[in-house]
Amino acid sequence: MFKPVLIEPSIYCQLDIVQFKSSCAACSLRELCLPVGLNEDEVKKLDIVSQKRKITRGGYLHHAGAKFQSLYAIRSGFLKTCVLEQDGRHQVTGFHMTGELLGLDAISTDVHTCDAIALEDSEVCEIPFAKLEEISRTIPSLMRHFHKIMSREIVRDHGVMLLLGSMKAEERLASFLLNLSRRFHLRGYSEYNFNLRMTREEIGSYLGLKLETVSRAFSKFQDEEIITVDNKHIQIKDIARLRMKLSNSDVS
Amino acid sequence: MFKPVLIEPSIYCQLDIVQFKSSCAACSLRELCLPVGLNEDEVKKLDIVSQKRKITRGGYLHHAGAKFQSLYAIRSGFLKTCVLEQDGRHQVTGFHMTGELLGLDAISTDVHTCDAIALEDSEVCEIPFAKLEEISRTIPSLMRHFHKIMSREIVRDHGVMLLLGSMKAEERLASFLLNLSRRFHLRGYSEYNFNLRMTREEIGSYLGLKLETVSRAFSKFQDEEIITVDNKHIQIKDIARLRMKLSNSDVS
DNA sequence: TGGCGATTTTGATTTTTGTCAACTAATCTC
DNA sequence: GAGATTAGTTGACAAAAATCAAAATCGCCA
Repeated sequence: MFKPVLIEPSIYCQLDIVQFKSSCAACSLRELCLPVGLNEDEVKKLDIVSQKRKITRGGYLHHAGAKFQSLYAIRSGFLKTCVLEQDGRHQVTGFHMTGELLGLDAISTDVHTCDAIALEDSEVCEIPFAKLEEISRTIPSLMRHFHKIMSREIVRDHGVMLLLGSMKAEERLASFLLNLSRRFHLRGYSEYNFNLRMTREEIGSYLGLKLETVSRAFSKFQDEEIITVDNKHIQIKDIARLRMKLSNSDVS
Repeated sequence: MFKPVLIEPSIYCQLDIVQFKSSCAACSLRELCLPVGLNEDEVKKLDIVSQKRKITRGGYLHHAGAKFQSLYAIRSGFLKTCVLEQDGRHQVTGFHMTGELLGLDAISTDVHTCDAIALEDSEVCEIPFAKLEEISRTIPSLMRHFHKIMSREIVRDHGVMLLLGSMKAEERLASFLLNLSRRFHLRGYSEYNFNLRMTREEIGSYLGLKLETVSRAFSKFQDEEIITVDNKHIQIKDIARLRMKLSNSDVS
């Protein structure tokens, strides 16, 4: 049912998970939040402070403005994060899946700066941040690992800024689909067939486009026989040409 | 000449500098990179590992792709960071001034992911990252402080994503000018009169606009008597209306 | 299972921004 | 300091995306 799969740490999006265990009985950091290179004792230290939490579809993992206590490692499911401005402006800042770490933005001011909402029933490990900092003092590799995760989020955000600042609608959608494809593949799912968990509006919000523009771009790709779209189900028929959508446009 | 000024730590962009010292003889972390709440001994530990470095206008602090060794705390001057894609796409990801910390993106892969280029003659403190991690293990407040700085960069990036994803050209420029104004003010300079260090093209790159669009937006603001533009010199004549440019537009 | 609200698609039109071009102003170099 | 180069402004036009509108489809829940 759930196939174990080896994951390249270097390109894995958040926590460097080396291997998913097939036994899913208990929520332990060993299974899901296991940073590379910790020994049994070290894992136990982390394990003991973390707590499992379930969020049903549509539910909030945390609200913007809420007091920050914990980071959340996604054990299963799919979530979005949204920033909100006082003027009603809002935007999806990310879609997050198994193995990724949420809440990093809140460290800055001890207040969450975004909503985190489950797009399907999800499960997370709640990691009290104060404890994590404390433990990481005694485990240099854990501290190093945590710094890399934060840095990776910064790099990811710069990539999104590049997308929003310099790509056309079709390029943005191509980039989005390729990113999802890669991330599903890393988790042992098909890179060519997957179901979107979010609406066209949410995709649009993330990509800085209106939902109609997203819909039209999907239709265009389908007409060009690059993908098949059946509502939320996507099949990538020609990943090479999807990649070309990105590189093709000559940018000054 | 150089007026000391009290800075609110909570809104200060990068390092929580409490006070600029008026003596600028030596580059020490005590003066410029002093995190809040460290005692003399603690500051010394950091001080000893940092090194001063000057970059002349147009020079590189680091190149994308270069091996990561150190973070850089800006002591004086003004720099930009640019991400580059293999397809030639590139974008300014930030403008950085005194007290801010550069290089956080490179922790992730031990390679710099962006160019950092001086827009005026600048001086930085080079802080070897391995040393910083080592020292921060023994000084919890330093570690905590460093985590807040990284987190703040993530929050800043989310703000830019919101700007790029949901604002019109004039709103973007208004947001940009208000941001610069606030940051100059925090450093003891006028919030209403300042010189831009970057070209229209660089502003456009950062805001996801073409230089002509930036130029037109400047002219529009000037016509509306919100600002005065004299090439690189900006005077904000009506900051309230500049703020309205942001909040005015009703967003769904 | 049937109906209703939410989501998606598609078309027509408008708005916004980009592109190209010409000109002016500033800055750099020798 | 003169000429060359770079930067900035403005206009006319084209392209991209947003907006408005209508119809089709999906999925939730009673």
